[in-house]
Amino acid sequence: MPLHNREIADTFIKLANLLEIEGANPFRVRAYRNAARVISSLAPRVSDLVAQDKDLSELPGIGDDLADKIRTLIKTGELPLLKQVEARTPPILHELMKIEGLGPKRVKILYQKLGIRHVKDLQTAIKQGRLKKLSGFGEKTEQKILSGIQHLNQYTKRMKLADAAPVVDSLLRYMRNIDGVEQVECAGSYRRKKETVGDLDILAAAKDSEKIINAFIKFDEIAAVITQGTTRASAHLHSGFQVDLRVVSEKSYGAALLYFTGSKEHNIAIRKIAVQKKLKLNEYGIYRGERQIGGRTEEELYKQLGLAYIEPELREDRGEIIASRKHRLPKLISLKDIRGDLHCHTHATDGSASLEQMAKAAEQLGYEYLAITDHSQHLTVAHGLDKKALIAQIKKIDRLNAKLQNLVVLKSMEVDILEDGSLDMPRDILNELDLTVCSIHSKFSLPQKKQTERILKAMDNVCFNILAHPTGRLINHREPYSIDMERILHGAKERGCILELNAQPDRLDLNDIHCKMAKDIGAPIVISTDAHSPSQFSYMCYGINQARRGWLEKENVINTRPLKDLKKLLNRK
DNA sequence: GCCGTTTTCGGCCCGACTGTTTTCAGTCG
Repeated sequence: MPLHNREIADTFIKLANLLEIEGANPFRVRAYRNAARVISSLAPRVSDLVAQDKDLSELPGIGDDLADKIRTLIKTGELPLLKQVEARTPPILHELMKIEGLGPKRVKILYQKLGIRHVKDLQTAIKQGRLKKLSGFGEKTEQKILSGIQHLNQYTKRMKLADAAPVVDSLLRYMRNIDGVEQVECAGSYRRKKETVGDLDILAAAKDSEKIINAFIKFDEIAAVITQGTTRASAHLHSGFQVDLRVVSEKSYGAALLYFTGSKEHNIAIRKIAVQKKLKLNEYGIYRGERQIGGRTEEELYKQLGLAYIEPELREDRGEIIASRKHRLPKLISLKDIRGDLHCHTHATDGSASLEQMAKAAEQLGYEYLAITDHSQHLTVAHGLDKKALIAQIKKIDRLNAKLQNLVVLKSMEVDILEDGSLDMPRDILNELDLTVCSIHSKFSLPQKKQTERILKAMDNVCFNILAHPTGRLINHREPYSIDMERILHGAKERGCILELNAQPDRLDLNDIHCKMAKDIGAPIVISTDAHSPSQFSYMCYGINQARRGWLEKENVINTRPLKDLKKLLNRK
């Protein structure tokens, strides 16, 4: 079984943690962390690159040494250096570093002085009062570690973006009502519209920062205040989120917004540019010597660095800085570009509303077209339609279309792709449809080659138009099934098939990296909500977020086209 | 360990908060 990029990255993170505990050169430690980040956000699998004999040292942050280590790890499943380190330092210690308040230095002291290896040892030591006897450890530190242990699982999981949205809304409403707040917004991965967010970074501009901090900690959603200073504070909310608030003056607001929006990698990269230009960039502004030459807005900061403005969704250090310098940034798609939805369900299968209700809701959104895509018979849990039921629905749609003024309802179906790659509905009836949306709902654990070929064979059927939720993953719930995405994308392009970006907040499938890959290969995308009720049409914005993170422009997405053009794209015969 | 429009050696982003200190180390983002 070839190693996943995630597993390679985890190995390097573990190595970095253990080396840090041993007190290794911090820049060497950073190099391993960087490598882990590069590998985990890489679209192709590193094991495939190795199999193809590609030069890994061309990857940013990977030199000859790391390239060699990666090859060894993939070929043997082991890393000799990690083995050596583990012989000196118990590997379990790297688990202790996950506790809030514990870093490499303290973990090392706990291990050397008290022999602590596990969370349990730590709890016992605290109970016996052995911890606060150590030099450098006191009452407060002990309490912080105890609460860190309690929160170990509670606050470590990243939350879905859609779950954060209402929390952020109420937080921002509260902040805007505080007297003296001039500007406020949520920065961090929330502003970058990442599919999941860790904590919420709130940034405010005000003259008297302390007054704002004091008002903030009275917010009634706050469960516990973690830290409180004169310009920043952080707290746990009852909803499970951690909030970090930072208050700056207006002349620093843009610089602080840039800094707190991140990503960390993007920040490091642009600060390097500042250094090259003999400037200093921090969260207060950009400086030539002692003199501040910008910082009020993000736009002026990018300009000072010789860069075009970079949208938050692109700030991941995945090529946006070079594109910005060359004025080749994409003109990202936006919600208003969307003309229709090509995936939704009615109560004929597992939806909760009628055909008419769904059509009416789509019409109210100003859509030109809506495809009704109820499930096929193989998906019995959703009461999939058989041939007879589909014919009845087709007739019903014809009657409805005769009455509709501004919307065209397209006849379609979400057809199961069976294990052998055939479609769960005979050709003669599929020919009656305007389009088909095809998807996998069974046999998730086939080996990668088989799963890939299953999909490619299904695409050989000229009735196949759209591959829905291409990897089947459910965020925080189910891993994607194993497919060769590059092969699928090339296969789709060659055959005139389209890949869906499913906008359900727990799917967002394709992910951002795959969207960019599709764009680079030239495979078309459709953004669909898979709505099971009229209100779920509003999920389109989450699909748009993901598309923007994947560098997609209006031209890359087929449901930005007028119906006439769309129909041409859907006709493979 | 990586990297180069000053450099193949000598740098590597930068600052706030906390606790336990007598001036700063550790942690975090």
